[in-house]
Amino acid sequence: MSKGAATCDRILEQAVEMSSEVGLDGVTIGELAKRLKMSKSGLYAHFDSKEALQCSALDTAAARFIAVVVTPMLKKPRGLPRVEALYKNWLRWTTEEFRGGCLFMAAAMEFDDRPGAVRNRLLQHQRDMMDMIARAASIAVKEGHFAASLDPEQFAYDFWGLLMAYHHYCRLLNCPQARQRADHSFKQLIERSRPAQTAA
Amino acid sequence: MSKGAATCDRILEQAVEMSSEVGLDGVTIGELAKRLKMSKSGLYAHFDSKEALQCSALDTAAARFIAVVVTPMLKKPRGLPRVEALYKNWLRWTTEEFRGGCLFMAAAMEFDDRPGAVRNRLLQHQRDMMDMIARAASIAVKEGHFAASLDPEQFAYDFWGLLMAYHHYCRLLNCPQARQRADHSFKQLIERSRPAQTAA
DNA sequence: TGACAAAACGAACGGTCGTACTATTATAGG
DNA sequence: CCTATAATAGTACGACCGTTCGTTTTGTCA
Repeated sequence: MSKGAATCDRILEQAVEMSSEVGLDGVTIGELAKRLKMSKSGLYAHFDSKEALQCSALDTAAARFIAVVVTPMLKKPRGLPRVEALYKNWLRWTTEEFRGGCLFMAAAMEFDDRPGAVRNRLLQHQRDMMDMIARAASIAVKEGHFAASLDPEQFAYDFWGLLMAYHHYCRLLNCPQARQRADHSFKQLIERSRPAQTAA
Repeated sequence: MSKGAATCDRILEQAVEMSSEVGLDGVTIGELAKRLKMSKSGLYAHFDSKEALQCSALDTAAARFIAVVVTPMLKKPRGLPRVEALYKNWLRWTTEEFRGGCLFMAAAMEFDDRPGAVRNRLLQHQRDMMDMIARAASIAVKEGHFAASLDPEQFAYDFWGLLMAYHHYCRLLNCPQARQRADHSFKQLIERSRPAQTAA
């Protein structure tokens, strides 16, 4: 890898970390350069605009998400084990991977009504994530772990709500029971997704 | 009401609206003044600092939340009807009350790791909200609409997750089925909260 | 090693930020 | 109506914003 590309990666890593703390818009070129001990102009030369930097930061975060959450999950047996791995990995991602919490959730709130390249990129990543949850659920259906009547999209909706609530309870409310609340919700979600004969 | 107080209210109304679109930090004194056709300094004179303005904006939003969501709910019969009213009113609040969606959810993500007066104020409002949900659930228990074994705090957790997911599906994903997804989740939540003999 | 390209730098741009003053205008009570 | 006070405007400040440009340093390869 050329030196330029390596530097670019360093910048993006730091940009992602910083975004999780102060939001994608809160990241300023000046502060980013200061943290990386670079000049503003030297840093800026790697990108066409701040918007482009924000988009690249999203991509970098998505790649890390795949490495931390998705890939390990795919190594588990198809069906329920994967769904459970997805849940556990995602919890870790949500609260432990970055100092400032999940970048995607923050960005979703920040850009949900601000049309443009950043929102488009974010939307694509989020759709991918939702699809991934639904796919995992539908595999569990095929494996007979979940009921055939289960709506995988509805499963994804509930799953996502559970994660957002966990983020909220952990990071803003500082609730010590957040984890057990999430576990309880997840267990209930799994329970009611099971085939009738296997339930309880 | 004195003229000054009236102006202050106008400012805060606009600040809340603007916050929902661009976040509490995205609101700048200059832009706010422009929208209100005031001078920056004339506007600023009503507050001690931007931070104070942000806190007041949160209070203004909270007052409106009570007027739009809480008060109408309290007019319903105790128990399940109140919980259902809470749900319906909150859905409206989440997506229709402001152009930019729910200010509290956005602020929660924005300030969850930024200590200070704004975070503290927000935290207080959020705790109030969670308590209010739990209280509604526990009244439903007392009325026999929900099972005695129900944990009202867990109910609040699930309720809140459902709302956040709704916000996400509506505003970022633009999902046409968002409402029916939310309704489905809520129905399931109510179903599993019921006393055993009344279920199904 | 010398030449060329890539990468990082320093300085500067016009603009806007939050905030602090002073000056002006509008409002209200005697 | 006049005056005291409240409300708004004007101006300026230093800091930082994203961005551009020309220069200098660093890296690469014939």
